[in-house]
Amino acid sequence: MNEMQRSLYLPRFLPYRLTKLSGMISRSLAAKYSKMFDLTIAEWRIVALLGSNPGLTAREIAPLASLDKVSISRAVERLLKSDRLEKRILEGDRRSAALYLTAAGQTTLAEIIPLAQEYENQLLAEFSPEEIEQLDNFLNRLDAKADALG
Amino acid sequence: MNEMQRSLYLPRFLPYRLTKLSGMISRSLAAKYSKMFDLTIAEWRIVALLGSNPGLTAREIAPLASLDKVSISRAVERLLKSDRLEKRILEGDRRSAALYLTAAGQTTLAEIIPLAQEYENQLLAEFSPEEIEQLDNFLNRLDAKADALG
DNA sequence: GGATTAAAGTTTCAAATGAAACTACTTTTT
DNA sequence: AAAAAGTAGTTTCATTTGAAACTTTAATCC
Repeated sequence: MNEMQRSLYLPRFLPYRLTKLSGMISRSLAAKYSKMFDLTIAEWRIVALLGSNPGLTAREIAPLASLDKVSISRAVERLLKSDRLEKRILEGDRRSAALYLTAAGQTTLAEIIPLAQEYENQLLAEFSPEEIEQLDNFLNRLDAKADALG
Repeated sequence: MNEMQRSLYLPRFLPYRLTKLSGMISRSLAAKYSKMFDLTIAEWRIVALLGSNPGLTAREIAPLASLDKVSISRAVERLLKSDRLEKRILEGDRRSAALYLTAAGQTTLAEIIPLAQEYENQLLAEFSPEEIEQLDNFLNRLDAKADALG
């Protein structure tokens, strides 16, 4: 019954499509962040996280931002240099430091958020609220499954 | 009316979610291809394309595989070395070469396709046919929109 | 038809990446 | 309480990446 498949149609292969889509989006946003704020994607993620979770440590950021500790170390270094972050060595454990946005960091965040939201809104402009919910649901399920397969 | 948004919840930000998802999937597949066939993702894409479109040139592959010409040049070089590809200089234009899978290349492709299909099937295992169609539709629309915004 | 411009693919070079080693500390073991 | 094992974050080093320059061939211009 089942004929062996002799070829695979790349444009319909889900991993390819996701990589292509996320690549287009990331490049587009990275260019914007970089040009307007001299910020990398890793830096942007950290700033966004610290906006709602001040005082996180590098280790805590890693899983929340899907970044490895090397990337975090380098991004934090740059954010400190640009005075957008402040580092407070933890009293209880002097290997770690709690990270906080400075006033400048908060300003940066406040400036980027509308841009990021606007970009997301444009991506979803032609999606109805029901479709957005459906997409959300699909992404959650794919994420969980990819995690399980990983 | 509209309150200025002071933070952005990263785990629900579409670009972040797509990057994370595609990263998990790509890493997982890249590890498989690399371990089992000593093939990179770029090489895999080229082999897959030539399976259904024998005789493509590097320039033609670029948009179909979403690869830049440097990546293609390097991937083709490796595929030639591993005897999975054959290169025939075009009669009409000696700068270009038509690329073909060798018998070995076809064997590789025949071996990988079921793995790739199986991985995709697992990702979508809990999706109904209607949901798969819906997802397909969403991805097409996001792709077109990202392209337009890009 | 020789000079100019353009295109295909390769190479070079500098920047980004990430695994592994390292440093500085902390916790656990005995 | 000293030794051993473990953890947070940094640095090193080798690999990957991609933009720009380059080489070769083709097309266009005058």
